[in-house]
Amino acid sequence: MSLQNDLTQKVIEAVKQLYQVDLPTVEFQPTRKDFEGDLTVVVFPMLRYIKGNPVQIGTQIGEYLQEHVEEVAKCNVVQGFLNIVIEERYYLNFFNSIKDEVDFGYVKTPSKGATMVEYSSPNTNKPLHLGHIRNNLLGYSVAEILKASGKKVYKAQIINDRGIHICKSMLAWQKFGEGETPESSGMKGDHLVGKYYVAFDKAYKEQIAKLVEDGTPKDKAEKEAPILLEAQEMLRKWEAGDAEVVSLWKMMNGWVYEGFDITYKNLGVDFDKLYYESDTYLLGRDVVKDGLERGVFFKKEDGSVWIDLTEDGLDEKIVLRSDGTAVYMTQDIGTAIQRVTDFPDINGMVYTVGNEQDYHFKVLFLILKKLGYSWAEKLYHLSYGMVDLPSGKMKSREGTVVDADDLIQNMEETAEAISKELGKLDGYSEEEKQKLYRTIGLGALKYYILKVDPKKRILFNPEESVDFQGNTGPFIQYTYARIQSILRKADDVSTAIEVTIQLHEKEKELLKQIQLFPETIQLAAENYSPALIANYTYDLVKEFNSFYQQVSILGETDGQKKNFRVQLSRKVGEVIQSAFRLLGIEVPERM
RNA sequence: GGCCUCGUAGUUCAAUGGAUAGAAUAGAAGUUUCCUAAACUUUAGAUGCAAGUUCGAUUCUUGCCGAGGCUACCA
Repeated sequence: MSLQNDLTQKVIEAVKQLYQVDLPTVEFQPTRKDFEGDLTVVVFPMLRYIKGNPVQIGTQIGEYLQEHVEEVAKCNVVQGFLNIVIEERYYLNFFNSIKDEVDFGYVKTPSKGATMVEYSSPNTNKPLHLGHIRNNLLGYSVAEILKASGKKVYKAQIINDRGIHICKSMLAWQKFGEGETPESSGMKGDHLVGKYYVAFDKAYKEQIAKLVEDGTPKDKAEKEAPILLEAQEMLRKWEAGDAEVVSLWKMMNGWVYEGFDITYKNLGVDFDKLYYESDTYLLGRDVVKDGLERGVFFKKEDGSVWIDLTEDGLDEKIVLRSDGTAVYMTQDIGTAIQRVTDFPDINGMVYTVGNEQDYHFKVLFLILKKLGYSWAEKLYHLSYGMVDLPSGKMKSREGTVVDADDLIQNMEETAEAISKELGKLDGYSEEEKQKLYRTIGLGALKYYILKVDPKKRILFNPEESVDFQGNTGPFIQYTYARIQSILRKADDVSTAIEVTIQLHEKEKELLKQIQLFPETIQLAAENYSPALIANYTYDLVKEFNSFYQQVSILGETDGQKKNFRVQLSRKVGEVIQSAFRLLGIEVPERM
């Protein structure tokens, strides 16, 4: 269907005719800008099948293509590269076929089965920070990309709402809080709870210091500090269902959820399904027992249950403690199975979790495979690098974190300052302006994070603000706003474009770039990589700005050409919007 | 120690084994009586080191150097 597929067939045909050889594949790449041509066939790989001079072979294939393929205008050969010039008519026909398509590039008929994308997965003892922002943006964006590539997607979040960490906040609040609430303090709920998490740590450290001073060894002091023992006691009470502890737990978690909701709303992310660890932490034990009977696991003398993964190059891994209680792995096994029970059409899952857990997920996926679940083949750990500060790792307990809410607000303020300086917003109401600052500020932040390959770690320097110029979100948003400005002034009539008009070099480049959008979405989906979408959009926009600078759109006197340029601009705008939607970034009408 | 990631211009990022390694930013120099100058144009600057495989290596293999992570009957 696509030209490239068509040409592949023709090249194979040509080689068969010319050399009586069957070629398995043909390698194409876009022609480099320094050479004449649109598509390039790499001749070198063919030398394995055809003996001879690459230049000569390329020339002969080129001649064959010119004769037998309508769209091929001419060819030239440089070294082992056969550059093909495509007829302009082809590009204009292509444009006519897609120019009025809504959501061009998205696959609209979902394939069978669904993918669950898990992301965010916060602990409920502290507010979200920059690391969570990366997680949220990646997870949300990958979910949107998968949808656009034709998959049904469930977005899920597992909330780590139980455990020693939340007991620490609860205990500190009980001891030092004096009944403080989000209402009484005016603090966002998650920040308030986080404050007591820090307070716990402070008290804990003081107690350790005191114990050490009195002659207790440090490691012993760390285990025996009274406040830690109290927190552990509180966890035991929680597990036993102690009414008082449970109601405190509910109240404080409630505060945190209210806070999270605001942050999620500001970030523009959402979920189809929430899982709470307090509901799922007991899952998995039955599966382990069953697996034990089937010989997938084995029992050690002390009664603990393990799996031997040494044949797969990994270690032995515990899946059930000697007292029969679950470990993290047990829970994750159970939760995975629970999800498929909840959504039977799931045939794949994506876990958005930092790369520090690479090993854990490798083991988890392997165990699920060994247990024989068909969907275990299609599990993917969307592993991303940490966000580090110049001073090192962020640590909530020590307060060296870039808080998510602060950062978002900061970005908005920067956007506001720049906008005011440029002063282009006459006629906008204060409300419209505020909305715009948010769009731009978040656009800068989201693009900054998503354009980077997920697996690389990001070094974030809070001293140097995120850029608003160059390869940035606002740069792309600006281009979109400019296009909208043109469209407001033009009478865009969506008539068919004459395929005989002469294309400007920049127009042809733009058409080529637009044509790449559908395959870019597929590629991004296959690689779980929003960065590919970001880079694609940047290339498109850069090309458009160059076009905008060199070619007059509204000033064009030839009506046919003007009509084409207006419609081309509109389409570029639509692709920008579609691409940015996949990144969770909004586009403004003006800026 | 073992295992896993990552090392590309001063800085932040690109490059299905392909042509002269692309951008942005910071630096230098230009473009506004004309559709939004958050733009455009020009300029200088980089593959950690050493072997190997290949017609061809930033990409694959091995070793070394450097950064980070995992290696809990914690989650």
